[in-house]
Amino acid sequence: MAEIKEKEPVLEQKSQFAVPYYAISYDKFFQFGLSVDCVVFGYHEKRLKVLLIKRGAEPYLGSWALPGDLVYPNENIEVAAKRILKDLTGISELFMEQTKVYGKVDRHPAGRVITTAYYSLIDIAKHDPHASAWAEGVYWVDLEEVPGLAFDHDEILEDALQTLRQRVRHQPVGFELLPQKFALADLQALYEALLNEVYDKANFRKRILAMNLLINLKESQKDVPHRPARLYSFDKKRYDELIAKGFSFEL
Amino acid sequence: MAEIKEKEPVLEQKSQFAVPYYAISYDKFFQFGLSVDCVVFGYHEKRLKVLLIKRGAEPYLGSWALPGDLVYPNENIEVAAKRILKDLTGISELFMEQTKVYGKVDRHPAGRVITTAYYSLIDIAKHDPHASAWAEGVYWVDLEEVPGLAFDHDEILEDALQTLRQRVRHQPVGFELLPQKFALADLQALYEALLNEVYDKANFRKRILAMNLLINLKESQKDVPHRPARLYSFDKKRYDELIAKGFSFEL
DNA sequence: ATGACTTTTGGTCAAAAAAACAATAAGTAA
DNA sequence: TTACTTATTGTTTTTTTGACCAAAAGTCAT
Repeated sequence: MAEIKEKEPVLEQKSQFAVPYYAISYDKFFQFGLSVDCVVFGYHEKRLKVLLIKRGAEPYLGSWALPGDLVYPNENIEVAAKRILKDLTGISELFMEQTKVYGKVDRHPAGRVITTAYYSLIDIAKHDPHASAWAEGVYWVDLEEVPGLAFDHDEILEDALQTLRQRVRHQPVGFELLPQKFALADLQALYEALLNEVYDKANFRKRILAMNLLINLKESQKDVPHRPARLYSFDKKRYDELIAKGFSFEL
Repeated sequence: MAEIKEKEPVLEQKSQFAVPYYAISYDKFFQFGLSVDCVVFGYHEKRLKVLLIKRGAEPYLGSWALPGDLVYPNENIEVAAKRILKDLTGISELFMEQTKVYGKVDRHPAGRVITTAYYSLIDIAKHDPHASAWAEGVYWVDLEEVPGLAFDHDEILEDALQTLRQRVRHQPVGFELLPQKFALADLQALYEALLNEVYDKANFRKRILAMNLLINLKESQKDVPHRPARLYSFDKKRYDELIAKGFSFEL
């Protein structure tokens, strides 16, 4: 390794970490609040939605906002994120991923609160959110119809959406979002909703099948007013493989 | 927008945000410390390095670590990040991007300190880091030779590297990292170092030139013991365009 | 000055992937 | 039986990629 500078004596203007840590001035530096805000995306009937609350308390009483809460001083952040999501949707087993931290000095009227954003993606039909501690009501709002949000939540949502799309392009998604048996058109509708694009049906089919990810169930749709589509299910093994290795989906 | 549940009365177990904010118990929740850790990548002579310090104070005295510092309660996080970087390298005008937050309860012996990681990328030749407040010494360490680091800095570095590579694949990089005039081979060496891959020379050339990003300077290298290469410079206008729109670089 | 050597540069070519689109199949509904 | 709708398969064309060749333009040693 190349040393660029000779070692120099430590300068007089020390940081708080340059003094013995037991001497740190707690009052001065340890006065941040930490919160988590959850961006829960939900998929339902070919549409992408996001879970919002109507705030039942100050500040921003009555405003729309992302569900969030303060983290306890002895609680890990991911734990807090899962706690909040669970309180809200009753479920815990699903992926939650951090996007960014938001820490503007004046972002919260109650003091210096920095917040960590997490996002996840669930099948709306399978979960039943309920108003709780935080909110008067919890609502699934179509992405196209999101109103202005409290705090800096507009920005948080925007960033989370971008991260979600980024992720969806490189990791398969679906197990939790589609029924056990589904048609290729369902999968296509899912991707079209997530990425907000439109694909050619025939080519989409070829691409997906080439991934070797689906099991042909030799079974067809019922009760559709047209030619019924063949049903498929995910090949769990191959699916996990792709999640680990990643893939590219730039149709 | 679809309402999933009727509004319910707010439950008895309220979160701290569900009460008037002036009633928040400050002692209980507002006791986090916030720090920033900087992952400064540097490019020099076809190698990618990272700026590390040798800690001059407890905890982890004598260990290698990423440069970082506490954020002031009235200071924005990005401002803190730039302050730290500036103290360390003397420069301020360059991109710094957040990667993640790290907030494990026990990650810091001095208390509950959560840290935000930022990364950036500079030309080593153009900057001269110096030991300062935080450290006995500051060193450029080749990525292949990074020792074990203090705190959770190994993880932070790993994540930052991944994010850097992700970004480099989708946004052009170069202005700050190459001299005004450079040969295509220089640009190729840069990408090979950043992404740790090897490309075919002829095809690399075609790809890059097709982007319409370079200006042919009608001027050649001097003093090389072989056929001198044509020199190019970036087309500033086109460069900014690509930074805004993004591009794909999956050679 | 000549040939050896090195890297640049321009080009070809085949293989692979993507995109566009045409034709047929399998149902329902009237 | 025909009209209608979506599914499915297949073909064709175009674009992109990857591998590789050979000439070009210098330096260097002899």
